[in-house]
Order: sequence, then C-alpha cells, then structure tokens
Amino acid sequence: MTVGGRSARTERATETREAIMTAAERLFAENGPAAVSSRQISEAAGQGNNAAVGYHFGTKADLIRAMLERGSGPVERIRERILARTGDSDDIRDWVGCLVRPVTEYLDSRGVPSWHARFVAQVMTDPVLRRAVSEAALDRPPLRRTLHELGRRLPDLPKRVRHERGDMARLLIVHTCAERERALAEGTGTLQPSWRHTAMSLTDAITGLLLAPVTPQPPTEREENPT
Amino acid sequence: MTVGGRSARTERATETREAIMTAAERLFAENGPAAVSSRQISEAAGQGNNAAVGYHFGTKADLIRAMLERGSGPVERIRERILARTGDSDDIRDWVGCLVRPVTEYLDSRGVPSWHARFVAQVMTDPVLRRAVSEAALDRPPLRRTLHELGRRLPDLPKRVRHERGDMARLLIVHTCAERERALAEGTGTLQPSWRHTAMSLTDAITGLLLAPVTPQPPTEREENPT
DNA sequence: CTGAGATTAAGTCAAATGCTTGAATTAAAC
DNA sequence: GTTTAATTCAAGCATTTGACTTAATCTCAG
Repeated sequence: MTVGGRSARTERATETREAIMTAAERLFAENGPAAVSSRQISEAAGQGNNAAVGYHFGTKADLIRAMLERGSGPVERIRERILARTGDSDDIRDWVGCLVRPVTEYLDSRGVPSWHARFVAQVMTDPVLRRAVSEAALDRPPLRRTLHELGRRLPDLPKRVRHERGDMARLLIVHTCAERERALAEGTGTLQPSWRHTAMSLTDAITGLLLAPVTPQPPTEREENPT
Repeated sequence: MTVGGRSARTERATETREAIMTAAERLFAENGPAAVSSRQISEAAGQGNNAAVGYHFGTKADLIRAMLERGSGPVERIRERILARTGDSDDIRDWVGCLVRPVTEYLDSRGVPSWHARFVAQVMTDPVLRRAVSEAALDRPPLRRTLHELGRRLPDLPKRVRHERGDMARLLIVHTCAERERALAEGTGTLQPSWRHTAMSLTDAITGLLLAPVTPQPPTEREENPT
C-alpha cells in the first residue's frame, strides 16, 4: 500500500536522504560547503554510489536547500511552543527569547557535537548560497509573528534603525551559535558554554542592542569635527 | 642602487603582488575563497602566468594571510589616530567608536565598490581559514589598548560575560560591515547606507549590547519554568 | 511469482585544479 | 657588454570533480 507514501521503498530512500544530509552537515561545518564535493558526501554517507547526492537532491545547492528546510521545521515548531507560553507578555526579554531560544533549544536537542549552527553560518556568509537561507528560514509565520509582537513593544525607533537592528540581531544569533557550537564540540571552553547559558547571554545582549538609545542623524553630511 | 630595496625589479614585483591581492579580494568576496582557484586569481590580475600566485605568495592560505596583513595595517593606523583624539574620555561611546570607526573609515577610504569587508567576513567564517585572522588582525597594540580602556569604563561585569560580549561585538562589526558593503555595492539600499551612518549604528548597538543588564546565573542547572 | 519501476552500485569522461618544471625576459651588478 | 639573479611565461602531470551511463538489486502491484 502506498498509504502515506510509507512503502518500504520510499522509506529506504528517506533513510538514504537523511544519511546524506547528516554526513553533509558535518562535512560542510568542518570544511565549508565549497570545499566539499558531492562525491565526498556520498561516500561519507556510506553510499557506494558516488552520484547519490545527484540522484536524491540534484545539485549541491539543492541539497543545501533541503538541509535548511530540515532544520527550520523543528526550529519553527519550538518557536510556536514558546510563543504559546509567552502569551502577550510585555517583557521585551520574553519576546527576544522567542527569537533566540528556538535556535538554541534545537541545537541542544541535536546533542554534542552538533554541526547545524556552523553549517548555517557558513551558508549565510557565502555570497552565492546566502539567498537560499532567506527563502528557507525567514518568512516563517511564527518568526514573522515574533518580530511583529516584538516590534510593537519596542520604543518607537525610526523604521530604518529598527530594520538595521533586526539584521544585527539575526547576525548575532547565527554567528554566536556557530561559535558556541564549535567551542562545545572542541571542549575548549574552560567554563560550561551550555546552550541554556548561550540563550541567556544572547537574550541579554540583543535586548540591550534593541533598546539602545539612538544617536540622532545629522540632517546633512558633515565632516566629523564635533569640537 | 638598492637603497631601501626600491630597485626597479622589486618594484615591479610589488606591483604584481598588489595586483594579485586586489584581484583576489574581489574574487573572494564575490565567490568565496574556496570557490576561487589560484589560476583564476592570476588571470584576473592580468598575469599571463597562471602560477603567479604560487610564485609570489606560496599557497592560497599564504595569499590570504598577506591580504589580511595589508588591510590591518591601515586600520590600525586609523585606530591610533582616533585613539589619540579620544584622549581619556569617559564616554563609553567614544571607546566603542575606537573599535568601530577604524574599520568603517578604512572601508570608506577604499571607495565603492569595496570588497574587503566581505572578504574578511568569509575568511572569519571559514573553519580552516579562521585562525589566520586572529594572528593577523587581532593582537595589534592599538586594538588591545582600546579593549583595555573600554573595559575599564564598563560597569563591572563578570569576566565571562565581558568576554562573551566582546566576541559578539567583533562578530557584529565584521558581519554588519560585510552586509553594508554588499548593499553599498549593489546600490540596493533605498536609503543611503553610508559608512558614516554604519559606524554610528554599530556604535549605538554595541554600546547598548555592552551595557545591557546581566541576568544572574542560576547556581545550578534547572529546568525552565519561570512561573 | 513475476515484471516494472525505483534505488543503489560501479565505472567512464571531459574539464578544472594545485603543483611543478624549464625556458624566456628583464634589470641590476660587474 | 657580459654575467647573474629575479621574475614572468607556458606547458605538463597527477588528481579531483560533476555529470553521465550502464548494470545490479530491491520492492511491490498484479
């Protein structure tokens, strides 16, 4: 029966796809996406077939898109759960937490070592891959709602400043998590850099960042010389 | 005369080296360091010799190190100038400016389009290249002094928190500048995302980040249930 | 139980890459 | 004016890569 598409054949294929994505995540995180060939990924996934990536995903960019999808699903589910528990709190930190915690808790759930944060950071930084992220990870309803609710509770900033600081918060979450993940994997941190602690640090920092006073723009361009 | 080592021959070589680094900066920023071959760089630099990179720099990692050096020199010189003008101000924003402005002003001096910020961001994110950055860009005396003076004026944070937030500030500067540089190059920004404006935004944000209140650590691990 | 379609295995091939080599060019040194 | 060393050029080599092809294996509907 093809009920639910769960035939043994599609299941086998799904296992292979998962194996490929898991292997790719590690290889990408360790070497950078551009430095890893589809061949290597297929081999690392235990597939004698060196064209397995091509067969199951198409191009390497397609594989990366699928990997981003795989991650953003669980993250958004966690966000929905936290969002529900947050209700209509007026504490800005709660809403920043809705931004941060889904990511850290997902990474926590992946155990140590995890590779996903480093993988995402690399993809986001790559000039040709970066656009795949916005399509896959941004524009999810729970995230949009979080941003909306957070925005309503922020002191009224100029639109432009709000946008800039949103970008900075995003950069901070992605890259800080990547660094923590590395520290966690290498066991380098002298102190426990747990994901719970990381979430708290990030929440503190981003809250401060969003609430920071805005230096008024000089109306026109002037050379710096504030006497 | 070999006075000052400025013979015509070494000068020619220096020109070639500069041409290679300039071409590499653009290619790296546009495609990512791993996706660009030494051959391509040599060709883009106008060298008929496809081995020019190898001859002048050695491996690609050596080239990247040289490129980082080339950038960090001017940046640190600007920092010294700003540092001198800052004197012993007690305004934290002034000291954060000593962190931010050398970078933005250097990028400003490179005109539009520039590629250096994107190049550095990529190198910093690459798992194998990243260590080259710390050696080349960090550990410069003016930067160390800035961090020291800034630290003295910060409210006393736990050592660990201070370190974490320093890392975040660094991430923020590097990646925000990279994004602005891209926006500037693409002319995408609906509003003027000038480097002066970027410096101000970053200074505001980082100041807020550094001064943010610290949520006290729970002494032991507890499950989240803040009711 | 059998055949069709899906999946995996194994190998081929042209193009690209890093590295090396030797010849040609150039300008300083004698 | 010849020698010498630094630099540039052009080609070659072993390896890798992505795309493609062919064959073997597996699943399951009829």
